[in-house]
Amino acid sequence: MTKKKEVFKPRREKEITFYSCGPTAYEPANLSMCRRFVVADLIVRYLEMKGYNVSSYMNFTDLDDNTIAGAEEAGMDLTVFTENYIQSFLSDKDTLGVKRATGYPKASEHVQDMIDISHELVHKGYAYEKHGSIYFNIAKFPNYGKLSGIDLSKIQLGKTVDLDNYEKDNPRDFTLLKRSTLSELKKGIFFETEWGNVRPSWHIECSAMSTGYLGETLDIHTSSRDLMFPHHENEIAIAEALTGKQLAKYWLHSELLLVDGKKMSSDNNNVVTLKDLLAMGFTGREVRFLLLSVQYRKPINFSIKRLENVRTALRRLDEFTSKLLCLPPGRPHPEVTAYVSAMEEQFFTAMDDDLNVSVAMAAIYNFIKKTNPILQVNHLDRDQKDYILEKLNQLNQVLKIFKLQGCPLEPEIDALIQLREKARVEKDWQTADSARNELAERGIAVIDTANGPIWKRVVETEED
RNA sequence: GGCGGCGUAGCCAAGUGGCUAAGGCAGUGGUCUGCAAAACCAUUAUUCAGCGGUUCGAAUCCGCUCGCCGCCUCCA
Repeated sequence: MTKKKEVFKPRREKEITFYSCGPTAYEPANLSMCRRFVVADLIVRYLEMKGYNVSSYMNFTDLDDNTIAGAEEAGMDLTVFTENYIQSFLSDKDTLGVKRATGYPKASEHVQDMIDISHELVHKGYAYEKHGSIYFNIAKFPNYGKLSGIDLSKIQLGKTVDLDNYEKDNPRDFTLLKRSTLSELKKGIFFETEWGNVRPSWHIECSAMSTGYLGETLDIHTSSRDLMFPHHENEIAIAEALTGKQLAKYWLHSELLLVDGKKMSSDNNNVVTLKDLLAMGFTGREVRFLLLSVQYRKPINFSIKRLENVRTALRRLDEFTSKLLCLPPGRPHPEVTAYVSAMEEQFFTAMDDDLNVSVAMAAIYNFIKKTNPILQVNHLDRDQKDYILEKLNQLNQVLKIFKLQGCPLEPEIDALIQLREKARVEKDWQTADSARNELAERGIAVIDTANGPIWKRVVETEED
């Protein structure tokens, strides 16, 4: 609320309530949306690592203008139409390594709450009915605009809305419940109330679900910057008019994902979805790392070239962990423990400072830079390797980008590697190369090092 | 018009008053190697969009200018 960094203090000792505005179920999640998924995931994972118990919710908006229009166009039943997208959001989250939230409420399942809220607001004088729709009266809520810092007297009215479609008393007011149209009535998209048949509008949905699941005041509310005004202002107005209490202690807004400097959105006709990238051969892990590697309050300019850079960066990390996992242990190194501590300290200091992932990653790269030469001359014993792996695994609980799943060789692959090594010793290059080719066909790259061969999968699988 | 954000190397990106301007990618040179791939090592900004000011000292604070972006109440 202060627009500054603050020291985070939860309301209760170890329990945190966390809410994110989720997507609307009328189109597949584009990368902008994916960034919100990943940022929310990063925050939750980091808080959990810090020992907090996080109740996290992300809503799915499955009842609004877009979903109704989308279902109409597709000639589908609304719930069937939205359920497809909801399932695809969940599968995208899995692909991106996003931990499942405590719950994913759907707007359509909380309409009664929204109607109750509207009742209460009308009763308290914060809202009024006009021609069968219910509007929030902004004049009654003097705190309006605190989050975004807007000055209501100076905004341009009707910039993005055709005000002729509404019968508001004041154009600054916003809609809570909307009178159902004839075609909605025909399809059964309406809810009976004392004001007639209505359906909820966007802003009230988040208020109803966030407070409905997490109580009157939540610790953290996240979403992206472009939703600050009007959506979050309205969400606050509704909730705070209702309860008289602060809706959320901390607001974290992630910046936009851009393409050539422009917001990725259907309006700009530059949408790239996760599935598009998967179809091009990129992995969820690569996309996750791209979305993660910039601090959440900075914009990310997306490009394929950038994804390719991420791929090579990840390859270096993989190379390091493969060596750690696959190479036989050697002599102990006196200082490697200190390197690990330095990495940990820098990592946590950076993450504590508003999730500064760039600096946190630098901690890891610095560690790799120091440890690589040691590994090169086989100067780490078994315990030290296990210790490093254990620490990397800990950091990976937050980042979810390392591959630390051991070096388990399938017997036939192991046999091929052995065969190739034997042939190499005997300088039988033909046999050695054919073994290498065969491994390549199975998606395994062999990397010769001074201490023997290591292997890794070239074609990435989505295992954890 | 109002509010907010951004501009640091070829690209990405930290740093927001004072140690040599982190780190990554790409590049270049070298090491290793049967070949290959990868890896490893070294190296890469007298300068932070421009101009002016404050200061012993500015990428960092202030003012102006330029360029780009987001939001403005039914796109999420």
